[in-house]
Amino acid sequence: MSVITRFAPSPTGFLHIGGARTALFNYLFARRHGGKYLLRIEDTDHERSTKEAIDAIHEGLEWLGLAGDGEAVSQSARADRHIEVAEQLLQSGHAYRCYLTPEELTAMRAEARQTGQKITSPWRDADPSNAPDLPFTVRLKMPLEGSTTINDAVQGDVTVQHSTLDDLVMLRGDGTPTYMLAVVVDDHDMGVTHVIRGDDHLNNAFRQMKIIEAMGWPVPVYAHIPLIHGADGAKLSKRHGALSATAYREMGYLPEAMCNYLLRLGWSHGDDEIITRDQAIEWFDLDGIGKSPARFDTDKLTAINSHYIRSLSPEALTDLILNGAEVAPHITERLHALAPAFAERAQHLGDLPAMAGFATHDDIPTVEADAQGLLDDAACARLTQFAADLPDDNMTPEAFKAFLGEWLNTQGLKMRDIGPCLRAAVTGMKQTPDIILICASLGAENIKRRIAGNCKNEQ
RNA sequence: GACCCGUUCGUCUAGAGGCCUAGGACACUGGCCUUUCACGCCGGCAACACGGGUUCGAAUCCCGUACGGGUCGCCA
Repeated sequence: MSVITRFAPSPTGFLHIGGARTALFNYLFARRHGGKYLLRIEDTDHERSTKEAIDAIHEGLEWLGLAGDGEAVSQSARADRHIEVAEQLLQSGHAYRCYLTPEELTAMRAEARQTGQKITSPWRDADPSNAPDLPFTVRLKMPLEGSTTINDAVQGDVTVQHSTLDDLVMLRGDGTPTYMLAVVVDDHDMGVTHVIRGDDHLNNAFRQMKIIEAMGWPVPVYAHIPLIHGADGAKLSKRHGALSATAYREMGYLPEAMCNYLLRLGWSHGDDEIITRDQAIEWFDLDGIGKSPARFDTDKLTAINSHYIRSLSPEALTDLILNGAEVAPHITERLHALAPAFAERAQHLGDLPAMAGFATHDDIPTVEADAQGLLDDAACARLTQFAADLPDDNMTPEAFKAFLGEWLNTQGLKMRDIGPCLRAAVTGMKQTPDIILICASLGAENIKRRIAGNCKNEQ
């Protein structure tokens, strides 16, 4: 039997972190077993489902490389099939029409809460011929006695007494199917073998199983994964980490970093931390999923992100620095040489253009406020002398280093006497990668002009 | 309130009765490297929720307590 998993978000908002991780687990599990990973949009709630949300979910999944196999299924388009199943259950006596009004229900619920009992519809065993000419819901008859045990792949054996299960509504008063019915029918029709979803669905699983049993369908393997909490331990809300997946793209996170982080949140493979997509596919299993909820930690995400930024090629880094800007070939070449040094210092993609700005042109950079103090009269005098002594030929970093060492010697100076001010004059910044590497990639003419330009006022 | 689940360093976790004086990663922190920042390297801080069992032996098994979370919709 080949594995089929699915990710089934409801389009009532963007793709959030928890959903992204659920999608990732489903994707990984399917790939691991050479199966299929399907996408289904659970839009049975017409009131709250929006086209914007559907687009946002697709966008988020695509960014993370978690688009489903084939076209996404729209649950609302399958309403007829859901109703058909409900009718069938009605006919086989597994379901009944319930004429309880919302008001009656509210009252019953309040009372049930008091007594600790579940609510029971009087229509469950009523004679259908007494039925009023009123809108009705179709409810499934839950067994009254006994219990059901789910052997959850993550949570283990979980048992619930039937006496606590109420008769779930499958068809609403307006005849439309509910989520509870739709999931079961769609999962069955799509051939889903493994249901990997959030822990908040564990209780639903018992109810859903009764529909499955009533239809005589095979029960899928359930894996209810623990929820992700915010940094304060409370349920993830928009207040803390529950931003959209794409919001993290905007903040400068790489999708690889996001997936790696999400994978390790609740799942582990020994002490491995940095795990590529291919390794994840090879290693992922349900046993590795922890049972307790995990907190979202931005610091760790950022640490992983900086790791992935460092692993980017000089070409890719250069593109990120340039951000679409057109530059002369010699600038591109310069950036290729400097890119790894910048990457080593970046935590977010946005850091790249900010710190490499001075290298993207041949103009004289403006000296930033915190670097101005480095260019006092004495420093400028030294720099001017240095510029005068610097040969016009361009040098490799090694050659530049050798020249600088010699020059320092003849001047009776130390590296610390020239390094910081040279950096300030040439880059306009106080902190940059190795100034020798930068000077070599800039070239003599550039260095001289920048020194002259930035030391002129102080002289 | 009822039902279900969970509980190892601040955080993510390793750990499936002796390999644990509990390991790794992030964060924090001392140092080295060094022209700055960063990387890297060496070191430090820091946890088995609590109480009972079972056992020669428990972080690992059982029971209870506490705390945390989830669910109880004609939402998904």
